[in-house]
Amino acid sequence: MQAEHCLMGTAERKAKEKEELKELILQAAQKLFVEKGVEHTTIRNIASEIEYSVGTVYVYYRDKNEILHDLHRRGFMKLGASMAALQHVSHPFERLKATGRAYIAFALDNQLMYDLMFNMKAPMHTMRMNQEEKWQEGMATFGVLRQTITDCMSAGYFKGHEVEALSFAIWSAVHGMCSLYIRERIQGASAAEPRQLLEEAFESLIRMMDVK
Amino acid sequence: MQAEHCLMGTAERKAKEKEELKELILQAAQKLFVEKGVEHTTIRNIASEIEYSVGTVYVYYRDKNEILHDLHRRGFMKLGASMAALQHVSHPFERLKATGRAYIAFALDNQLMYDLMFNMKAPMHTMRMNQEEKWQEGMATFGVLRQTITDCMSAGYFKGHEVEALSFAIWSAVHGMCSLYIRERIQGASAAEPRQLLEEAFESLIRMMDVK
DNA sequence: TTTGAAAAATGAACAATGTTCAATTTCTTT
DNA sequence: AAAGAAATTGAACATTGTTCATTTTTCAAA
Repeated sequence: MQAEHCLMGTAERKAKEKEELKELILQAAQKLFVEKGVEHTTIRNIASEIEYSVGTVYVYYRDKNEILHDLHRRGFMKLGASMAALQHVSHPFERLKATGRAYIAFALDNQLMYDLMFNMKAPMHTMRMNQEEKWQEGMATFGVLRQTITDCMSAGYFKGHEVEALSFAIWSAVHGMCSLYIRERIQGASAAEPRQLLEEAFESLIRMMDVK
Repeated sequence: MQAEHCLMGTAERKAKEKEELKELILQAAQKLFVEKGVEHTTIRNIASEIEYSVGTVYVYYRDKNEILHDLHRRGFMKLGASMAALQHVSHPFERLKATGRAYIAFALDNQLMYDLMFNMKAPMHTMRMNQEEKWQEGMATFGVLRQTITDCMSAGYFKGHEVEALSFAIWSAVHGMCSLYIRERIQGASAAEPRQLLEEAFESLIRMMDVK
């Protein structure tokens, strides 16, 4: 069916080109999502941004949700990398604090991405289609936090707590701050600037946790 | 210009009928939003649910966002009432715990409403149009929490904390749990059932706070 | 170099949606 | 009963996500 010589070479190149175009679509989508929001970005926008036709986008992504899902996946890789970089901090409680700060920094520097990862329903729904287990991309990140907290408990912190529940509680607290900030639910809650209130709230959280 | 006798009577009736129809639209919208989600509910759906035409809906609500905004407002009234009912609990820390449980109960019993109140961008945007101050509907609720926490501090709790930041931190923690639960970000995080993990996390939070 | 089939790209066409508004119906007052 | 006001209608428009028959491009084989 297929000739032998130099075929594999072109096939590879083709595959790489396909990947590059897919990447191009993703970059354009992310840019437009940030600029005008997910809802107000049309497939036609994305297509004309990369100077291809509408149909081409549908060749590489089944629908708009699949683009969201791909961005979602990348978000978790980025957050995961950012947290993995802190594993060298040996004192567990210091590592916990650093992890929290890194998490907040990620959320605030990539607000739309964070929104996509934790506040949007769409990506979770498209994942059902694939596998029950696919969300574990995100849960690996939770595993890192749980390990750090386990280490803290070994060092005498969090006496009387249960790891699983405590980890979720702490994750919730930090996520809650970021989420309320990003979704603009802090305006008017205090005289302070939203950003500063967030920082101070994180300090408060640390103070609550820091009892041996 | 207007006759005097029995005119006010009909005018009042007319006004009441208008209110009733507006109420009808809102009820239908809420029902359909819960059944099929906000995105997948069309104005035509709402119209045919109440057996009126599309145009009529637009007479009472400028656009879909205004319907969302109205539900948003009602949500805060309901949550506010639920929290106000606990002001009789005299011991401040007990009141704080009860407030948290009431908050969680509200979020889980009215998941779509909660979503609307804290996770959706749309209602916040339409509010900008009206007044800078309108979001205070929601902030009154925060005020109740802050007062309870102030009382806790007077009773010796939360030593060394700053009220504003601490209140926001605690709100964040509880909101985070509810938000992650509703947005289905707990699946697979633990062997436990999501609902049970949420309860246990709340217990963990209380344990962290309960140091005099 | 030519060729022809496979791969990629196209964009017109479709269905569904939010929204508008001139026309119609219903109600109220005189 | 009739005129005027208010409420209701639903056809029509613009925009969207999505599909698919058609066209263009690519490239191994002759």
